[in-house]
Amino acid sequence: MAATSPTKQQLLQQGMALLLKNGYNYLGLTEILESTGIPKGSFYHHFRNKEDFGLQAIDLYMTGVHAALDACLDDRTLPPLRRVRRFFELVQDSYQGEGYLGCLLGGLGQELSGVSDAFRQKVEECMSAIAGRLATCLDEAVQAGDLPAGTNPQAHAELLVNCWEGAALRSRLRRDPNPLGQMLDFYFRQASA
Amino acid sequence: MAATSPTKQQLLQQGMALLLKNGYNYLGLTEILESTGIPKGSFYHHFRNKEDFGLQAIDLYMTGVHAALDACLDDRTLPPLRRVRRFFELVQDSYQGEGYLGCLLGGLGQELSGVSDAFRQKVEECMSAIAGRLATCLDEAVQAGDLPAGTNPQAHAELLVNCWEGAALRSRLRRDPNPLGQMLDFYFRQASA
DNA sequence: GTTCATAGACCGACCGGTCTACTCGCGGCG
DNA sequence: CGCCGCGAGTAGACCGGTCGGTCTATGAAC
Repeated sequence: MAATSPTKQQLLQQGMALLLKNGYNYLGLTEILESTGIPKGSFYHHFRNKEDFGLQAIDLYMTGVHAALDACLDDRTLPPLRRVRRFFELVQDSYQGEGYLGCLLGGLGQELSGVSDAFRQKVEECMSAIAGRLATCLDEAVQAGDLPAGTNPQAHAELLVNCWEGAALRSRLRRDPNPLGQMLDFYFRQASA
Repeated sequence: MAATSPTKQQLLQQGMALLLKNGYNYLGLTEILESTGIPKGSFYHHFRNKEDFGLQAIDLYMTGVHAALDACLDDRTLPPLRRVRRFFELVQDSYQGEGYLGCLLGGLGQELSGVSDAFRQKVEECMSAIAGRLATCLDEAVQAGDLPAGTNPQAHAELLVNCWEGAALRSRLRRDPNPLGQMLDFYFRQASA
């Protein structure tokens, strides 16, 4: 996993961005190659095929997500519920930087889950992992009394992730962040009541 | 609009199902043609090109959605808030019949909104139309006192649609209806409180 | 010299789209 | 009534271009 060659890293970095904008099937290898100036031989030296490449691009995407989770959920200066919200707000900021193209997991999940079990399972695992980490923080929020006593943290975490993906899609369609903010407002107003 | 030829209708019907499963770019004309037994000449007689076909498949999808909206939102035997929920439950049933492949709007919206403005606008308009119809029903719910007095019906309707799309994606990934049901449970429990 | 990586020509398959030929049903008309 | 003309629709061969993927040759590092 560690110490990847710079060529491979560059392919994945660029590929991640192109996959987000163009989707998987629309994106051709030639576009990746031309935009990086890397020849085809190098590509197939580092990746078994296009699918392998796509799956590894998701891995790279997830390292960023986990970094954001680390930054927020471990921040002891904030109450647990605020940490969760802060994570989503951080992600929202990153969406802005990309022109509101939404979430790579949602994009590839929608496009490919009917056609490729590998991608379907991968995306599901990633979303499940995110929800899992949020759930432990929501559990702390229940302990702290910031969420009602009977709350199921795991279920709420899944709910948050799922609704977030929907809001991200709408924000992609409108090229506008409002759906994201309104979804967060609704959940955190209701949850704390 | 009325009295479409049966050939065209068959192409759209089959195309709608194939688009839901395979996505737009993965789906080739040949697959549509072979699965219907209709030759290419007929296809290009009825449609300008593949994009035109896809957009008209969305139109067909929307006639079904509007029919479900008609059936639920005009049902005076139910209180307005229950009508809205019933609509989503009806849609959920139809997802089950297709093997939980989710919503065509969400699928095509995610896949194509970075690449085709025509599809992006089309999907956005469709979602907006659905939310609009739900909003008037939610407004009745406010009037009836089933939603808090200060509630913004339009905002809630958009929220519902967006979160629904997210839950539909997750249900597609998991091939399982739970995300849909849990999302509805959360909204309607919170909203009525 | 061996290994990892770069380099890009090359391949068959398939893509969306065009083109021509043919069939069929119907209205007009002597 | 028979015949014709014509447009709508059917049929599929064919096209250039691009796709993902392979192959061989070369370059750089140790």
